[in-house]
Amino acid sequence: MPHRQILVTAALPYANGPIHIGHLVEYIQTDIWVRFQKLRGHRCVFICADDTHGTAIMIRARQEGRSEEELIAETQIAHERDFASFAIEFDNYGSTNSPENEKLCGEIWQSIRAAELVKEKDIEQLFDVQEGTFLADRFVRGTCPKCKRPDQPGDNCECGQTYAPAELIDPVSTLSGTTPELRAAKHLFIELEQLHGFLDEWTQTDDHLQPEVVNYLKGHFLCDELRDWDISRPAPYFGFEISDSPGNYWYVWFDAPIGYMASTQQWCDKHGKSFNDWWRNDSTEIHHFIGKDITYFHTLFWPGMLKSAGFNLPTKVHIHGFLTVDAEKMSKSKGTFIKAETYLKHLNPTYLRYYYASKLGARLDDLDLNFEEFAAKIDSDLVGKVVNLASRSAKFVADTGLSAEYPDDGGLFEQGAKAGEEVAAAYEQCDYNRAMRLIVELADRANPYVENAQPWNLRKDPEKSQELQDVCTVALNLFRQIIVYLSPVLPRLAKQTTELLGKPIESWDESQMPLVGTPVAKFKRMLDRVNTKSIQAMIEESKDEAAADGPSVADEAAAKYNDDDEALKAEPLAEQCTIDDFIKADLRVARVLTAEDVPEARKLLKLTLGLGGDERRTVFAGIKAAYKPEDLIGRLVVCCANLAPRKMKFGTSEGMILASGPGGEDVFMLRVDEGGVPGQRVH
RNA sequence: GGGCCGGUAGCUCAGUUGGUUAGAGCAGGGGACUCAUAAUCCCUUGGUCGCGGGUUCGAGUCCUGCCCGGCCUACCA
Repeated sequence: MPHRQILVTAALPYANGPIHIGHLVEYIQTDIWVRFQKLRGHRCVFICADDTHGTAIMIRARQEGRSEEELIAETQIAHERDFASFAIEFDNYGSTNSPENEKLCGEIWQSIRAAELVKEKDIEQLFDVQEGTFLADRFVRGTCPKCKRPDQPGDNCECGQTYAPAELIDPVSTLSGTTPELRAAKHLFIELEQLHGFLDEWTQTDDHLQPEVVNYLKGHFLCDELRDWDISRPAPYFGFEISDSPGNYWYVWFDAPIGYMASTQQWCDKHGKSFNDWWRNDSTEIHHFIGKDITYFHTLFWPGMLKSAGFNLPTKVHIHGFLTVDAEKMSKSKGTFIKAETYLKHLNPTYLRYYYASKLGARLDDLDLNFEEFAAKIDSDLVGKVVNLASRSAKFVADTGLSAEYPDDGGLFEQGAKAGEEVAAAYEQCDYNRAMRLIVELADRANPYVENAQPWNLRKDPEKSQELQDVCTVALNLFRQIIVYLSPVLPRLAKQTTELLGKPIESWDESQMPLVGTPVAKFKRMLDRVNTKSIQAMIEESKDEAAADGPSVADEAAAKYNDDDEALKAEPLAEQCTIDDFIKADLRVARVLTAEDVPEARKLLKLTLGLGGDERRTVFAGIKAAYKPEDLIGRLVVCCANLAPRKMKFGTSEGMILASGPGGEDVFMLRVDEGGVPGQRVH
């Protein structure tokens, strides 16, 4: 097998929040690929870092009254801790806020300047005077210039209109609540269009990208002139100041991918390796793993930057979809927005690694986490089939160890060894679900072998002790072969297997030669079945966490519905009442039996309400302008049934129908949800 | 509205360049075993391959129209 040199990156997590199970799809996917490559004997380095710059970090640090450096240092510790807990093993984990990164940014910047790709333009942007900062779109809200809806986000309105924040009527800064003013500032742009030819070629050839991505780029960007890329932000901005443009900072998306290189640089310095051997070497492969949300930065800008600066271009950008839980977006209120930290309190990380592997393919489809399936897969595949092989045979050979020669197993081990290439190909293509299927098939063949050989009967007969040892030697070797194949996914299980059988699993070739004549340790339980109560507890805890952040969930919803306080102002809240006060009013569900216009009245309709049985009320309701009598007949309403009768000009009214609104045409009667019946009291 | 991907057993999915009677795992049903974490093994029920046309000796597979779902995107390919 030719020896490959492979540099692998996973996207840099933003230092503005904790790692959650959505992030983990990517890091687990990448970690598996890296472990696989290393196991195959390739020289492979796994690089990552925290992405630390930008307005969001600056604002948050300000709100928390501390420095950005303090915030990102704290976040990075948490990130690295979470990754380690899931056995995600980086060769180097850096930070974009590092001297290495600043230096590389400068070098690449100079190359881009030298290639005459940079131009300056004045940009008018809203400026928060109180906070002293320009406002990104998402930090401005105001009235939509088109439909006049108030309190809309800075770039688009729920009416579908898109616009620039400066076009908003009555814009307000979400940072300070003050009205921002329009100010011009110099921005630096990269003229990506100059690289159009190169990008056409690079994106469409050599399998650098998945076919869907190729189509996407062709259809959305490359079919047209490429827009200039605004890569600077005026001060104040948490980032690196542009050396030849004082007062301006590189936009976070300029320095973030360069963070891959900076982190590589750190690794090289630590291990006495040459940076150019990794980033300026045609025989080095560079593989980026990213989510589909950042496709365009990694497939257009980033190759463009690398090309201009004369570095290696990515060999492949592997793009994956998002995580859904029970086919829905992760939701804080439903408890499916699960932080890595929360998961770890309840469930074994091995489960998640296996589950994701069993679901991941080479496409960018979203991956759905279904906890029923999750438990079924772990229990059935891993515990019932794979681990079972060891747990049912190891103790019979704890005293004797494995047989000195590998016995006849009917070709099972050899078959498994041959399947290795197919498994490897699946891993290589990131087709992990196929790899898992192939591996579990091996376990499906191994268990019947044990079944037929009946070691539990053999042990009863002292004369069959050799046969017993042979059977267990086969079972444990088949088990170990499976674990070798699974080891990129389940490193902990591989380690436990090493402890059981003594020989470390450090190479794919371990799957090709059976182990013989070695001691077998006392079997220790390797993996428990999934406790479904723990899943429930985890979801409950995630809900509680979301509730503790309370405002954020409610605020999110409130922002979406954007209800104003006009009605509340028109009728301020009444003074507090007791439950005794409340139950004095007997509110009932009623059916409208008759409804007729009262011609002489300006506002009234005359209704007969049925409370069930013979119980009726005649009610005059001031809803003429809002409802037609014929539309009311038969529908359920809510009325106050014990209101003292009142004589009116046209008869006696024996109750009131409950409705909201200021009156006139704006009257909105209360409706009873499906299932309610006349006569029921409203509590 | 446009683009991309998908629709195969109750669920998750395989089905190679068109080629016998469409497969697997899980779940369901029946039985066996007792070494193993109520694990395992054997047998078994179950499908108009989204729908309609077409090409072909032959279509789950190719072409076409439609329906449904997901993602992306939005008066723009």
